[in-house]
Amino acid sequence: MSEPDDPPSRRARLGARQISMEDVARKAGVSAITVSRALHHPDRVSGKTRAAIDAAIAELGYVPNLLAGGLASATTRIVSMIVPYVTHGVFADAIQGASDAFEDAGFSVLLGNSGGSPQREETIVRNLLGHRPAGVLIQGANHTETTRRILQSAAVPVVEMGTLPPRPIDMAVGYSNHEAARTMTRFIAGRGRKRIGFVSVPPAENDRANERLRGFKAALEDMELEFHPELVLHTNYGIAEGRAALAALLDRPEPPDAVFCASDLWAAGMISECARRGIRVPEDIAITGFNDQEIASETVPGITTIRVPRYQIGRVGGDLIMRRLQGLPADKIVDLGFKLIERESA
Amino acid sequence: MSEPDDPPSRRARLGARQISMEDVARKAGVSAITVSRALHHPDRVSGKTRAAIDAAIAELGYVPNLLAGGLASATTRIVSMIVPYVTHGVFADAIQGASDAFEDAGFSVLLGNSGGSPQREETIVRNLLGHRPAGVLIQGANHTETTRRILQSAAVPVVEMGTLPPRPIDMAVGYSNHEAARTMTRFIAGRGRKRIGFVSVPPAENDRANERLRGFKAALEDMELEFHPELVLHTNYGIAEGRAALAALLDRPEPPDAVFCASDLWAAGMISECARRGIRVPEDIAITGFNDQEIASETVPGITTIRVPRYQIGRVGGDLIMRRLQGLPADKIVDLGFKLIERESA
DNA sequence: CTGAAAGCGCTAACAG
DNA sequence: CTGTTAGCGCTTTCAG
Repeated sequence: MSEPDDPPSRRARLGARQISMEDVARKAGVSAITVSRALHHPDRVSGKTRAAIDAAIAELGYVPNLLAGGLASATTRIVSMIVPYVTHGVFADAIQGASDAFEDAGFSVLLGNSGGSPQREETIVRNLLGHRPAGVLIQGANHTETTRRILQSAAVPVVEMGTLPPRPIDMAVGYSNHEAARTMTRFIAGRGRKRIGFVSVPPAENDRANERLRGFKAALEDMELEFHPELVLHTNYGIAEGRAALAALLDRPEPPDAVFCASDLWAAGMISECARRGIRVPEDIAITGFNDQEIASETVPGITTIRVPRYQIGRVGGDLIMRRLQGLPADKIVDLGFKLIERESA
Repeated sequence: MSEPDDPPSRRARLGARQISMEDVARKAGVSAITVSRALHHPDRVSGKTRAAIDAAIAELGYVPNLLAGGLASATTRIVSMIVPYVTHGVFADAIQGASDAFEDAGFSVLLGNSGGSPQREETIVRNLLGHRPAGVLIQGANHTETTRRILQSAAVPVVEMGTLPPRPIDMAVGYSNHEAARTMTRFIAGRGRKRIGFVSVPPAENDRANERLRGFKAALEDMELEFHPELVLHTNYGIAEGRAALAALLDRPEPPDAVFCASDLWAAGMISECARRGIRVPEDIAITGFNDQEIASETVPGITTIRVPRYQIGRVGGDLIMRRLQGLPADKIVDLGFKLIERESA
């Protein structure tokens, strides 16, 4: 039993020191370890002491210090999740999915925003790993070599989301962007279109965009159509950007008769721009999207697009991590597939 | 210097024990505390030792254990953020804003999803506080008394977002939902509409929805219009739900000549349903939204709505916390305002 | 500019 | 079912 007046050094700094397990133990008339057990293995403690401990906890307003617990046990209930942007519907859904997967087990999501840059991603991964997460969920497979290395040596389950990498760091859940783009492009070509444009983000920074572009090209080859580099456009996400992209494509000496947008937002902007210009969709120009976001069914005409399992990617990713933490078998790669949704725009 | 063969107890469990500051120190030929200083106050260490330490860190792939650091220093670089749903554009923007505010300081967001339930929120807050965040961002002001109490006794900066509570836990950033709804309703009434409907989520669980309903009623009084309880509808978020809500309102013995939707999503669904039924907007019925989400400018007609500072709420909220942590003065309540955006739907 | 000692709050490993 | 002892990896305090 420590004297009430032992070295005042530290406690002074925080004013009143935080309420500790020790305080609860004292009040309940037991030792600290019994409190710990009551919290984690209630069945290994007698009903009477458990009641006393619960009362003491409530009375003192005790909140367990998870930093101390994590340090002592070398495990936390934190999972780090790294996405390019929170504001893209696609990633928000995945976050929600992961969040739901962790809910019952009381795990929390520690969020990181890479802004789409592998370099920033590396910094973020390093920082987040410092919190010793029990697992890592990370968007895409386009990482620096260093990121791969530190993720591997972290020795925790890692899930790459939204893609099916040939060489996953650990596990992966997603769909084939290559095949999805290929499927869509073949669909467009099947409608008799010859000059197909393509709009996406700069592929250098985004493996999924890259895959889609490759799938697009593969389909052109399949269908014996020519690839026109001048009909490929890279821009930022957004409806307004879609409008501008369409304007730019129409300014080409030979404009396209179809445009494959690697995101519904651009397609929506293009449809709106066509309405403004009196261009008929799909008669004059076919326009397709990607992701099947809510807006895709709301434009007139509705957007023909690829539906991807946005929520499920996070949900299954989270489940994979939980399974591994429980020592259950977990697939290395889960292909959740995609689906072409035919509406009126193509 | 500890012997290489001291008690194998613990280290065995993790196979190879994680790389510690001690390891770095040994390799660099200094003591652990010097490594700590090199990391946090590089200028208090000679250039030569700093270089040696940096080299050792790189070579070993050392990742500081933030749990240990946090425990020892009683401070972390974590801020907890609790929102109802990640997938609502409004909250996703706020998360992005907060994330951006913390970026330079290297703080991370620890996310919590309340699903809109104050009870779940309490559980989540308790759990997140266990990680000893340096601050807390929480959506709304509709908390249980226990939530308020534990948040207060946590003795960290707390920001309630999206509303201007009369009795904030600590700080708040947002706008007046009451005034925003009142403004919109007066605008509608000013267009000569008499029977105005109102669509929102169940107000019991959502203080902001409650405020909007009160503002709606206040405006009706201002304009000497009657309040028709049968024209008030509560439903879930979503475009499809908006369609259904319109259908329900049109089935009333005396249908409304205008509907104020407390979210753009419903308004979009209603506009789409009107198009389907051949009802003219705004001639036959006026429809207004709330939030000014991207979709509001894309429907035909465009949605007259209230623009709220979604991103800024998170950004300013984050800034408030950072200021407090740096001992700088920070406002208790920041009113970011709102703006009526007039488009064609009313 | 550098170091030694002590301790943050908790849990693993033995006891009993 | 409960307790004792030791230590997780780091930072604070106090010394030099």
